[in-house]
Amino acid sequence: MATSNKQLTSFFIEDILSLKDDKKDDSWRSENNTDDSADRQTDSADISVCRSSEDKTGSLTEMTSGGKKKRSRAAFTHLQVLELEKKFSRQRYLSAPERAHLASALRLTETQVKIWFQNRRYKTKRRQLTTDGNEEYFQKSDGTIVSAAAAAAAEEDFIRASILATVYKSYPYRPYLYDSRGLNVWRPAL
DNA sequence: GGCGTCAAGTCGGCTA
DNA sequence: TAGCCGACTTGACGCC
Repeated sequence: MATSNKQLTSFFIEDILSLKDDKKDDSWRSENNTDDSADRQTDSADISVCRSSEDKTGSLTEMTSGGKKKRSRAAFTHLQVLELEKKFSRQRYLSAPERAHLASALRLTETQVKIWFQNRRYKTKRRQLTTDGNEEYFQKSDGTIVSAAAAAAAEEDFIRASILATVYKSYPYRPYLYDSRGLNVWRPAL
């Protein structure tokens, strides 16, 4: 995957991810990162799984004692999610070349990018639907009628992307980490 | 233990 | 027929 003479992309993420010292990066994540992202993250020494197979998505599985395949859940790095979110905030659908480019930039498989976008679209839609109970509609300045839930979802996506973009710009190499596990705060990666 | 989240699996429909 | 999609479901994981 790594190409020595490959042109740098506009994402910069490729450069970031190739930094040797980003091993501290996932200290906020769970220790047993068992997928291919674990391969990218160099501190996976503690990974105790038997990486017996790799499916088409690039995710790794382990074998249980019964010889049964056990699915492992990939945990994307915050930088990967950040770039995916940024892309998603701009466009909800990717063409094949765009997907390939993004996948290589983030060092993910195209399938992982595709699945991420699928899940992200569905997640957004579901969130929208769940807030449709107390549906309110209003007319935008351009005359179009939108639901309050749709507007809220769009606004949330926009805010989220804005925050991520701001953080990304401010801390291109040592971005703050968003601790969604209880603290709900941004904290320095170091 | 229940619950929420999330990546991946499954299934059926659509399109070129 | 392959590839993509939406709409779920499944399984792993963390939090309370």
